[in-house]
Amino acid sequence: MKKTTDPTLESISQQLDVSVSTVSRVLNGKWEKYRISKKTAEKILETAKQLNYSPNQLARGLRLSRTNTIGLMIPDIANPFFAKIASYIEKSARDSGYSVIVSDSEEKTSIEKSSLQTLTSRKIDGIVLSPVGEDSSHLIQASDKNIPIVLIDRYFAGLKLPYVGTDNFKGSFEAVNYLIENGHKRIAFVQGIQNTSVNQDRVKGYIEALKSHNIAVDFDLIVGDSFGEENGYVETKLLVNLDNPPTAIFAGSNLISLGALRALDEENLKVPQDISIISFDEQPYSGYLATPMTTVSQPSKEIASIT
Amino acid sequence: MKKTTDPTLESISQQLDVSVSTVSRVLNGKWEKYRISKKTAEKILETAKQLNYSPNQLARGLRLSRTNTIGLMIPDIANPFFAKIASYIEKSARDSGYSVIVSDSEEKTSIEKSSLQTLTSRKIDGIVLSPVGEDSSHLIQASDKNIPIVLIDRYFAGLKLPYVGTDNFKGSFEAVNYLIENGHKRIAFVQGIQNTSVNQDRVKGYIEALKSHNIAVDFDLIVGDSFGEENGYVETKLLVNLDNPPTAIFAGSNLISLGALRALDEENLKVPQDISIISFDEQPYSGYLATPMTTVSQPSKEIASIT
DNA sequence: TATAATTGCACAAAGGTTTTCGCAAATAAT
DNA sequence: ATTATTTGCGAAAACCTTTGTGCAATTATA
Repeated sequence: MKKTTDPTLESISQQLDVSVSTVSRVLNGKWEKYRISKKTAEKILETAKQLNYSPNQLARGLRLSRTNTIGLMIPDIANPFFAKIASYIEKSARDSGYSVIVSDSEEKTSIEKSSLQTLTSRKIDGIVLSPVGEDSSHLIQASDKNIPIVLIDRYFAGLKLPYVGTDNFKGSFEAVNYLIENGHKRIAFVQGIQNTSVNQDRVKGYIEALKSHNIAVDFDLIVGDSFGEENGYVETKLLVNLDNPPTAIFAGSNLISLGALRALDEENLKVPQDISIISFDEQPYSGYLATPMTTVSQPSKEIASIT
Repeated sequence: MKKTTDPTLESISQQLDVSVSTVSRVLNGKWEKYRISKKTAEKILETAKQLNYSPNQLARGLRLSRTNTIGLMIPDIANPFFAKIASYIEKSARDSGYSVIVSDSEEKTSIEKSSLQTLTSRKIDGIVLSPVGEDSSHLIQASDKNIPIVLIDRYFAGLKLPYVGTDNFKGSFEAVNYLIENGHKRIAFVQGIQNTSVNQDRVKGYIEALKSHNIAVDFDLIVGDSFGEENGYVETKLLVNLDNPPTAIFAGSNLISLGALRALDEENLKVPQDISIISFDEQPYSGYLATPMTTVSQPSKEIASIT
């Protein structure tokens, strides 16, 4: 086993008989500012390259109180929508010299809280998160500690934190409008997690669209409580078996729509002959789905480019 | 703006008039070993909780040369297969008190190399990666520095690093076997990136299956060079327009198969009436696809639980 | 009562950086 | 030949932890 201790400023300084400070300054490109001679500078640069030196980021972060690291907290990495967002964020972070610590909150506030703790104790420079619940006390606390937080996809009504996401109200409004203009009057909305801003805005858009066409809102047609596939499946099953079933279904997310499709298939209902369906979120593989489906797409690329 | 400097061992020690070392020992549960009195210990624990103390992980890591952080390098976070893997890895890491720094290598060795640099300079405790190219020198170098590396999904023939993944040879062999037993003789293989172990093993499995049935291998039917959708599309287009087109297509990945489906649809070829298709990788939404498709699924959950 | 053992904690070093301040030597000005 | 400038760099503190060692005060033993 090779006794490979990786090189430090000191090893370089000893090898060249200069001081650690000098090495540091040269390696940080500040040799002009501190009047290090070109000769010394070159010596240092050379042996640094030769030893393959790379600064210990822990020590650096400790001294600088800046780690070039951001935290990314999302409710579900495996969800294509968030995976795509993660991908964009990681890339733009990397391009700016930042690393990304990801944390999946699994839609649980408890995990979100504890992960926030670990992130702050790791002295990250900022956080990008899509919050899960209705409790935002921990976010306020972190924000008070001067940790920049930017909300993504979901936000809190009362909280003045920078937010980036789609206009869910508008998207929803237009989707439902579309259905109405195609003759639908009984439109169900299978919603996601109820206490998320995303969902609330979508519900509002749904209701507003109905109202603007003077269609009475039937609250029995607003169902569901999760962005997952299972929710779409279960609620659709229930909906189509109502005495007075809807003629169209508005799915509150891509996964919900997939569940809905599965249910419709089982019930032998054809889209769009027997029932219509429209979905929020861009459908990752919409082109390949058995059922043609209109979607409200979210510009995840733009959402993610906040650097 | 509140002057909120977050609490350190020293702030606690000053507030209670004890030494920093004592505070540290108590907070690390070593007060018995160092004979700190129960009374002092309780005082310390209490004010620590009250101040919401949480240790600076940079300083801790520096002192301990252990960061409770692992690096995860994958070729494409947005790819459902890797997203799922990332999700599992993050979860099991979190459950064991580890954080995960992710890095998307975009199938480029150059990015893989530089990201490896940043990871090691951040003093991560280990790396999980799915290598992209054929160059493994940087991995050897890192391994020599005593950084544990575990390969996932892809590996290097000559490298003795722990590896976890599916038996691609076997999966491929069985898939092709299945097609042959269903009467196919001209079977095309749309492969992924050629210099990945994954792909090479799958090609071998394909060839071996043909040979075992005494079917001559037509190398014109082994096409493609990427795991992406576009590759599946383009190559399928070319394949079906051959003078002597294949009767079945074996897609080397989930995305490839999607591309193939798109091409077949455009060409007005029905599956399975006009042509058969089978695919590697579990299809994220296979249940919802227009075209029923057999797949060779990979146990990504098991693959990921290596902690 | 004098010595031995135990209890309870404090000092200081180490880990690798960055940066303020300052000092010696070389060169320029008078 | 002094004094003033400039050049080139070094010492040391600070960032916050963890831990080996040591030392005083208390209690036990003889």
